[in-house]
Amino acid sequence: MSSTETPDLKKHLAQLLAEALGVVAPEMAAATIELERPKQAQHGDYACNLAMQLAKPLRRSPREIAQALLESLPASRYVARTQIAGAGFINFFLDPSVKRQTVKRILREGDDHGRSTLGQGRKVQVEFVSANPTGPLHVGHGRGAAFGASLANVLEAAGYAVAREYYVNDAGRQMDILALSTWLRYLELNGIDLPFPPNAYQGAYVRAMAREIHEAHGDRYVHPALAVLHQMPSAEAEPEAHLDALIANAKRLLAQDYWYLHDLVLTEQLGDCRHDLLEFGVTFDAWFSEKSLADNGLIERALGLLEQRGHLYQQNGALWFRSTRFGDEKDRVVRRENGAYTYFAADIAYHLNKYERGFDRIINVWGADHHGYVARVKGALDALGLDPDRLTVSLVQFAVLYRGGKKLSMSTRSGEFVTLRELRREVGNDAARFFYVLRKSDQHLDFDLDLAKSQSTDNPVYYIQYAHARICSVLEQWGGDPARLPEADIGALTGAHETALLERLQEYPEVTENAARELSPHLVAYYLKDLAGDLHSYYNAEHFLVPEERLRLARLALIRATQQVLRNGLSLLGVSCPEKM
RNA sequence: GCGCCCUUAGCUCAGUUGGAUAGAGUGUUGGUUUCCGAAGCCAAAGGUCAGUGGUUCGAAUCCACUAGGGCGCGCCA
Repeated sequence: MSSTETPDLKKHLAQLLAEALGVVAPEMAAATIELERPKQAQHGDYACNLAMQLAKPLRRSPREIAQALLESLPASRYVARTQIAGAGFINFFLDPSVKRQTVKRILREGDDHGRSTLGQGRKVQVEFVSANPTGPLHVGHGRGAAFGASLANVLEAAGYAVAREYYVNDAGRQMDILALSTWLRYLELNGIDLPFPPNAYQGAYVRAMAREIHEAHGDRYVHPALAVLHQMPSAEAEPEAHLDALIANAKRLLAQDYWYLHDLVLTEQLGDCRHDLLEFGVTFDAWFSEKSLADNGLIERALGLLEQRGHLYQQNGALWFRSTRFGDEKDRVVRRENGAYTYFAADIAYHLNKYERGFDRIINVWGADHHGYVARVKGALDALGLDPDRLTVSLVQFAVLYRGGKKLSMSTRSGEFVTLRELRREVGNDAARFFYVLRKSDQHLDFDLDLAKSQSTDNPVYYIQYAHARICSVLEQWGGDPARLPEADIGALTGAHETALLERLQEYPEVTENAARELSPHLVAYYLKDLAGDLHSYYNAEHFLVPEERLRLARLALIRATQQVLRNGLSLLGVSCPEKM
């Protein structure tokens, strides 16, 4: 092992303990040895609770066992000293040189620092956003986008082969409603006097699409009001039936032209959505069409498999999946009385397809309102003979916007929603990306617009970016060649702030691994806040550009390493790191 | 009514596999700049981890119940 190379210290210490255990209590060799980082510095760099775990089976006191273990512990050049503390903890204090090696390691690994082999190249698919292309993305979708994108980055850094996918709901009633809404606005532009249903899409973007069609095609798609309203259920008494009748009339009157309009509004909205996400730094490897499932016979095939296995039955003219057999609350319809497949049927086919594409792991990022749906999808996988545990559904709670301390209310249909684009324009992409992942995904998010756009100490994004910019500024004033820094003699870094910063830097690979393991990118965000705090404290306590060259280079190497970790972490979250602010 | 999620400092929230004296930001109060970016730093104050019981060497963390909040429960998507 070369002098600049430090082993995985957790594994190293666990190995030492395992050897000691073999001497002290060979019969307990199977015990799992856990090492943790104590919260307090006085408890050392790593602590082990092995002695307390063994107390009961060995019928000896924990401290006595700890003493025996330490007496049999092999010597290691990485361990400065050990102690027994509290109820029987074994605390390890590392040799200071170990911590200093992290600087060299970070500088050597550069942008790759923090990557791990946890995933071992396994294929994982992350499906996220998947919003209906029936209008602009709103701030709720934004959270799914920011979370999913950061999660995918974190998994990739942890050594998974990640595929990012967007499921496009391009079939079904919502698309029909959008096509109808656009057509009705188009008819208005042509002077046809019709009431616009309150449960159709109200947004200005619908009028905009109607205007485009009007300009391009004049009155080509005009039909008289009487024909459009032919045999209409009351809009007041039966609003949904009214809408469905309008759709049926549109399809009948427009014939092939209906599908032209349908595809036009779909393409328009999907393109808008894709562009919006691209500007937000969120990209996908695949856009999977729901419609393609039906077109390629995948739904029939999936249902055929369920049928073969005896999990389907007919009742009241509909086809049912016996999901209660697989832990669901009730059986679910997969093909309606009118012969149409349900959304659920498409989703069974979609998930079968995901499994057949060979992903070792599948992660769905869904809005929390879909949580009732998890059991039936897993049930369907089970019924198909697939392992439901390969699928993880990550539920993302809603985001509520606050401006001036006041909650903003939103509703998609009425058109009173704040779009993701508006949010990005107001607070900027960086603040939006960061604020979205600053909460655990299963927590409600209060998104404070005033805070997100404030360029002040209150704003954690600026706090972190400021730390990065400060480092850039110092390095620029130094004016030396950064390539020299990995060779710096960092033995001079012995101050309290330096030790704290070194320990923080050492944590980073564990943070990214944890974030991947727990599917929790917010851990990275919190880590970066802490790291930036350590840097600011150090900055205010010490001067970096000191006359003595050895100390100066050591300190510059340390902040250069800090800069690198800030950059790597922010990059996982899709946040930029400006050199000047 | 049933199911899932949540409840931690005045406010917004972290808290890893159960681990030692429960942390951060904000707000409040006080201090800090002849010196690399004060968008910063230092300090003080602030807690029945919703409640009760259990599991054990040890519980904010696991289990049960209670209270409060959110979401879901359609031949919608």
